[in-house]
Amino acid sequence: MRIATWNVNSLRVRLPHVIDWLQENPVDVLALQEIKQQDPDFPHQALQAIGYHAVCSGQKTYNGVALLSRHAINDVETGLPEHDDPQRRLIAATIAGIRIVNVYIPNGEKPESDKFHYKLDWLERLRNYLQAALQVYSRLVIVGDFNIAPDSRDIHDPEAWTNKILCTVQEREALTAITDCGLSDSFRLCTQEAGFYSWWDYRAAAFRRDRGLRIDLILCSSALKASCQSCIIDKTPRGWERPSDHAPVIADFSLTNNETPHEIS
DNA sequence: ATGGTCGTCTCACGA
Repeated sequence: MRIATWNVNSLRVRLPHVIDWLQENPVDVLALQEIKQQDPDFPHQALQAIGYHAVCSGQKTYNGVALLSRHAINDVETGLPEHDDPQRRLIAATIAGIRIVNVYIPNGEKPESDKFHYKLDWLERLRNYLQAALQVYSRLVIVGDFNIAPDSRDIHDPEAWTNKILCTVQEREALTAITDCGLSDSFRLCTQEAGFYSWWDYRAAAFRRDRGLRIDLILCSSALKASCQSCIIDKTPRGWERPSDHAPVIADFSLTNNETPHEIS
């Protein structure tokens, strides 16, 4: 069971990249963030043509999330509970017996801003939501653009980024509060090496100079920890023409034969 | 120190 996440920064612009990438990497599930389009415009037909069902929670111009799957998608949920928020940042569903939560966590702009408080509030609500969800679903994965670099190994220049947005103590504490619910960073289950990034700023030739951050994560519940076979970042599409500023991240969870789902026809 | 580049109902803002 391969589960991937990719902030595409406009699905309208990036649909050809998504299709090309899925044909090279036919993952079971692909979670998208920043699709930046309304639900009636979602390209269901083009994705169905390459074997993917989809559910989405979109809006015009900003945010927007979707789940693409080769298997049936059940019990879809959008948004955080008791949070009256027009920003479309969460979609969850059960696929092949795994609860998959796809999030586009707020960026936060800078630590002094109102957006930073919104981010921390959102993270606190997310922690409460996950705590409850883990009581219901022992096999749970939360994926997406977390807009937080977990530690200095995930930053090209940790000194320069000290206390900068995506790297503040408050954001990391909020992420730790989430992982303390019993969720493990799949990437760190597989390697302790520094210098792997999933996002590079469009400016200042950051990708060419590999000046990036690892902010796109796949966290898995303790019931799935032992089955995590690999977690890799595919930098390939970041080098394509007119790319997203993020690269896809893929985690592979081995399932026993009787748990392996059938592909849709 | 600033800005650099993308995407968006585009000359402003969010990332």
